Amino acid sequence: MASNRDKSISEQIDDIKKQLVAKGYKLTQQREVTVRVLLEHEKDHFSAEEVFLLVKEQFPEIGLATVYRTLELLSDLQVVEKINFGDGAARFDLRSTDGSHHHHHLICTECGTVEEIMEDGLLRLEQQIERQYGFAVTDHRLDFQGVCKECRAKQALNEQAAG
Amino acid sequence: MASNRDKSISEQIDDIKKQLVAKGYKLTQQREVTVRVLLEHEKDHFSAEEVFLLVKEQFPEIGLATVYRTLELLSDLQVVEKINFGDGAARFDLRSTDGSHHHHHLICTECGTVEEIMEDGLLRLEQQIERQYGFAVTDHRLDFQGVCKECRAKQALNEQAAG
DNA sequence: ATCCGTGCAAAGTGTTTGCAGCGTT
DNA sequence: AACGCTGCAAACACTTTGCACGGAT
Repeated sequence: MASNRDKSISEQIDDIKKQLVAKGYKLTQQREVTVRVLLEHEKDHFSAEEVFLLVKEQFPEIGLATVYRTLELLSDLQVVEKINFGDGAARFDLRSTDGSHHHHHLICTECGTVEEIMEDGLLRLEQQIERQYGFAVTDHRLDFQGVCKECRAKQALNEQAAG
Repeated sequence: MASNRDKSISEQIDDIKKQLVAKGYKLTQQREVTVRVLLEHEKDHFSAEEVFLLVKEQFPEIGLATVYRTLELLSDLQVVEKINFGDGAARFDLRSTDGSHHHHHLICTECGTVEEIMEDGLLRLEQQIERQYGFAVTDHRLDFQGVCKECRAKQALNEQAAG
């Protein structure tokens, strides 16, 4: 069960290039830098604007539209996942090529941080859904809202001070 | 374990009115019609625009902004849940008052239909997250993407015809 | 008389698109 | 020469906001 995390960034870019070329697309400078930024920030969930700003540091002439187009292209190719946390802007997440990505999110309603947690066994539930509803599950998304450790600590302190 | 589904629409409106009044808000005509539309279409996931059009049938003078404001208000009061399926517009879903809402979604990537399925035991997982990450879960959201029964049937037919 | 809530239109935000120019084949 | 890709700006779609008016307390 080899994961992407084992590969170097340039190896991963190579992989993605192959996917692009296989479908008749080119890995232009702009696209490469965009992919690189995503690879270098695997743990974040950047908006298009955020990706744009980082790409601009390495490639100042790039336009926002190109970043949008690249992200959409990568989305279509299932290289990145487009997620919407409901904060007004779509966010983009690298997907591992082996399809085992499926991380879940802990979204803190106090400070807004989004933490990723690893996959667990939702497989049984997916199989049940397939049996029960005839629905062939290809992907899922599980987000938890709540209050993170740090904010809980702050809250506890405040209550102490107030009480 | 009494659910909202047992109550008549006017009873439910009454409940919501109480919640509004308790927080210093009024249940105006506009708000009532909006709530009524949501109650009458419990199973759908309407966008603000869709709600607006339906409300307009019963209350033609209403403005789109009022519907937005009402939906936001109801969201704040946790009467409705604002969901984003990533299709560009937020969608709104009644929440049951007993807090047992938590339905999940089956989103078909072929035809786009969204089906709701009932709650199941994610409680154990939530408890594990609390232990493991110190994250106090207050809510969650679980969406499955895949192909629904109907589209699978169509696909099967097409393959038969082609093969 | 006050104040919340409303309708309308304007502004705002994130995203997409039309188009002319560029680079690579 | 053809064609995909890009940058720019304009267009777009959804949502929020400013403001003056209206209705209820």
